[in-house]
Amino acid sequence: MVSAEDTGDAAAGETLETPGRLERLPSRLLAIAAAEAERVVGAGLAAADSRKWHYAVLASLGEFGPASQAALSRRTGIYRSDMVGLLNELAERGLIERTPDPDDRRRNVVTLTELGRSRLHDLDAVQADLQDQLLTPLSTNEREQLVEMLLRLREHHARTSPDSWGT
Amino acid sequence: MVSAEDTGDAAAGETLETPGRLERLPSRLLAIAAAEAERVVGAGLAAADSRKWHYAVLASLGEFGPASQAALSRRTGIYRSDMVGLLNELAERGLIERTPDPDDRRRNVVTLTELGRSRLHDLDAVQADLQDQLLTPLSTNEREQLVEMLLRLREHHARTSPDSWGT
DNA sequence: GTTGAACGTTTGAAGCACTAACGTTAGTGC
DNA sequence: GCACTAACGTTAGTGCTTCAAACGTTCAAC
Repeated sequence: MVSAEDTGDAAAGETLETPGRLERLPSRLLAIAAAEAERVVGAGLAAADSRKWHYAVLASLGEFGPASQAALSRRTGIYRSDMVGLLNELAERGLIERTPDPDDRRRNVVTLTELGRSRLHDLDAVQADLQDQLLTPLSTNEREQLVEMLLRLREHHARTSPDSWGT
Repeated sequence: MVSAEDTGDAAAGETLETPGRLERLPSRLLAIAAAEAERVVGAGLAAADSRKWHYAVLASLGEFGPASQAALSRRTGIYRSDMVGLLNELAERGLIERTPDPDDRRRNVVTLTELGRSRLHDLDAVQADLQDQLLTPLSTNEREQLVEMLLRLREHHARTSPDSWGT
């Protein structure tokens, strides 16, 4: 992630313009916007000793209650292989607890601790701030339009194929 | 990239809903949309034996004429380390030519071949089709609005910080 | 002329999505 | 009851992409 100005060593004296074909290419703009979002949100959450996946898991637990790791995987879109390490991080911070499920000994029941719940609350505020920061140049109306359109894209492509995620 | 349905082994019988907090989170929706775009465009270009960076470089050459590798880097946002391999791929396919610059022996002048030019033309059609495919659920008007908003986001964040790219 | 910077290139680190396989445990059909 | 299939958590590892560091070479400025 580097500005167009310093991808090479430094600009000599050229125009430095991006080709017209790329300038307004939706897929490219989406990639750029997503990268910006990643940067803004990633940095903001890191400053709060958190990551987007932390928020996703905490939110899932906060809204649906205790769940198995596999259920968390499905709801958040995080691979169950990666969920292991993620939950370790959250457990280290005392935000969740893993206990074996007595009803199904294959499973762990993941529970939000009190600290985790208050942390989620804090992160809600952080997130709101970051999203606001990200969308600064858009009016309230436009933000809604944007979200609406993106939801429609998501829904459309969900039929024909898979997705990845990102907070 | 996997649908929510099969992130784990398979869904048991749970609700499978994503938390409300994540559902409409702009940064998340952008990441999802960008991933979809990547998938659609990536697959489409791959079917045409191409990649998004190929298109970016060819477009840059087509619009601004022959250029050094560094200039291409700056214009496309591709790191000059990665440009080397990229240009190798394009040269293998006979789409570009690298010749030492007589005026500056540090540089290579990268030129579009005739084949490259016609290939660019073909890819224009492919891209148009892919973008259309990507934005299917949006009206013409909405597509313009979306692009406009994304451009504004790009412009805004370009001031405060860097970017990555993507076709 | 010496110094600083841009050039193309190689190498490799870091993070990410993703796959494969494992031992364990549960449900399902028979 | 018992085989069979499948989900569970976990470990290990692959492949891709972005990005950083360093190299010898060539140029420009002073």
